[in-house]
Amino acid sequence: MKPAKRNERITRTAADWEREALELIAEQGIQALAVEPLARRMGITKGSFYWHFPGREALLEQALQRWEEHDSRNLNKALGEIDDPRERLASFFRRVGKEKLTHEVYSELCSAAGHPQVEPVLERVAERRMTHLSASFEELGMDPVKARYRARLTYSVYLGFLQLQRQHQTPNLSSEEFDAYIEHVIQTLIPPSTTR
Amino acid sequence: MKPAKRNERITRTAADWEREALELIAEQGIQALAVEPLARRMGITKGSFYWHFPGREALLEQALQRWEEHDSRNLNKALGEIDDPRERLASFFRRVGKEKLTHEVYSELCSAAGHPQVEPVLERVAERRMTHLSASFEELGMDPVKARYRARLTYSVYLGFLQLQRQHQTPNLSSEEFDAYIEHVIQTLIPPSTTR
DNA sequence: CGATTACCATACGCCAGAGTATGGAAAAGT
DNA sequence: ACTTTTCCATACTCTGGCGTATGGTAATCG
Repeated sequence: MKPAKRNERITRTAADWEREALELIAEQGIQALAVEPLARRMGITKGSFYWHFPGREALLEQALQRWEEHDSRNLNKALGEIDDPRERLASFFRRVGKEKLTHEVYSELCSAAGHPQVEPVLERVAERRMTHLSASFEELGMDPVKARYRARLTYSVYLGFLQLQRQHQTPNLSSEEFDAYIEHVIQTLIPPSTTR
Repeated sequence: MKPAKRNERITRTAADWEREALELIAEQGIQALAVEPLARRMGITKGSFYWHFPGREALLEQALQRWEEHDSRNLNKALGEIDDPRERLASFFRRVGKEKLTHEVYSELCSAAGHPQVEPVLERVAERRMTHLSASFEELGMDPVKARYRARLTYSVYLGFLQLQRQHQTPNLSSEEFDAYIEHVIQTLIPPSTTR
């Protein structure tokens, strides 16, 4: 009986490092992503790290790529699941509470705009999401230009919400006041059935 | 003729350090605010700095306080100048292009939410501004609760705009497309004369 | 005019994290 | 069984910024 798979190794893979890196980013931001602290946190030494990665930059690069792909899949899934564009837009806001880690990472990445490795990721992600929003608004009968504006506006609201959240100036995510606020946002940004 | 004022000293004051600190923050963010680099930038050594300040923390504290006071005055001035609440709200967005340095500092501070010294400043500033917005919406006939929600929403848009700006995903501030977008934002967020 | 004060330069010690070098142990190949 | 790989620990060096200590110089005071 030869175990084709390697026996239970208590050994870390590059992917492990990337995942832990993302968790650390979610918790403490990107400037806290340092090799030695991360290693300590994993109960290991940096000797391991430099075997898997050439350096800190590479880790960040890989972690960001991993995150972006994950986020991209999430978006497409959400796109396919809901047919009614109005409902799809509404879900855009309601989902903020879900996908905790992904949103936290994104929030921290936003704080690091200007970082050369983060910048392009942020641009692509925002572009994808806004295109998604824009398409939904068009489905609701808006002309393309207006839909594009409204998408940018809507996405700004989302970004601003993340910011207020970081400042602890947002009502508790599972309170009724939060729900009331979300309702207000939806009614303000999403046009009623009569497209006028 | 004894010059009552001290002769032209080429000497720096604490205020000079604070101003330079704010400029550096505006350009490179708060994590770039380090004593030695700042001194180099001022063509001087840190020997001077530690004469005026006990340490880096104190400089940041003073600089933040200076900025907050300046911002507070700005707000009240804008509040007093315009009578029509609708026009006042509209100016809120149009002013983003003006007061360059102040906005850039704020933008960077937002990136540093979570920093113990920055956090309380951000909270106070946001609170002040949102109260301001809320009052304007009430003047337009909204009930207090709705006005408060709309104020938060409006402020989120502002914050999101700053974020998109940092990501270079906003149309050029002095282009016609920018004006068109601002117009869209205003029309979406500011209710028409009939308050319904 | 000598002494004091205000302001700054120079030269230190300290610490944290990046990256390197090397050795060691367990697993896998042969 | 013995050699190679794989993975990690340990022990360096190096860099950059913080804070301190001390001394110097020009202005101002008495």
